[in-house]
Amino acid sequence: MPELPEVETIRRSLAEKLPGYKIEKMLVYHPGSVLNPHHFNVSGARFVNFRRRGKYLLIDLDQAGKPLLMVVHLRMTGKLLYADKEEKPDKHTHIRFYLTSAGGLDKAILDFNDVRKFGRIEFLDPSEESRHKGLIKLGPEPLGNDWQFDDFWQLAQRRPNSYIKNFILDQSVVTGIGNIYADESLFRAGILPKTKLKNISKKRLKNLYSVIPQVLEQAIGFRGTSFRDYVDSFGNKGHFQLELKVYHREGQACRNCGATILKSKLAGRGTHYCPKCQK
DNA sequence: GCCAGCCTGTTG
DNA sequence: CAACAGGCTGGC
Repeated sequence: MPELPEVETIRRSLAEKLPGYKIEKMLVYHPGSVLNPHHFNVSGARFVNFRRRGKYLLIDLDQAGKPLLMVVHLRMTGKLLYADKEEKPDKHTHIRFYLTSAGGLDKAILDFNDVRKFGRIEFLDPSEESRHKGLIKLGPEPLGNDWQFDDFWQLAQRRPNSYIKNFILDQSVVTGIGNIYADESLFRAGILPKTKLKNISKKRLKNLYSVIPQVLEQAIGFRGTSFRDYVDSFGNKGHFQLELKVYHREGQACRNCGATILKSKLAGRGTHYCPKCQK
């Protein structure tokens, strides 16, 4: 479900509310959602800091002076939902954290909810962050200083036969892009998703390089894209679906040229494009 | 590269 | 009923 803009919006919504809150207990309804349930007892851990790396949420905890790291990946339909009073968990609530505020006066709930059960939460010793199997593979943050055209260009030179869409979906090339923002970035760069890298000039790739952070920033401004499941931790939907140029618009008129938006399949993913604006 | 698999729900 | 859905992995 969530790509970089959605995960970032969730991160901000958590960071707004939860620093200082303490986990009183964690209830696990679906053990498969926790990678290492028995390694850590998280009771007494306080939320300190909410970070994001690609589509991962990294939550720094402090347990009586000892740091602990919570790593969350929401995959397709995962959600983290805050509530200030307890409701009965529904059938898709897999983990529930019982929280108390810094002064101990306010109680709150944080639920991990996931219809498809692909999402995962795990706990790490912070020293393991740099060796984490998923995190270690991640390439540059497109909104960070390590997003450099020379690196992007060099990687592209090594994979001349890759399709450009698959290339930007590869989290080791650039982290945080998923199916929506891949299609949207390629539209804005005027490149057909099925173009091979060897057929893209340096100038056009440079254009794509600069368009990617623009699209992501804009989507964060709209608090993400909500089609079916996505909401932030307060249950608020995003609005970037109203701004999409190609994704989920097959059969509709291109907002730029009026041509009919087409949909095909690339690496098993629905792929949307304008046959006139993209070459 | 592609494709199945991991799951459940929704849509055609 | 089959196909598809915002992700990622592992096996050809």
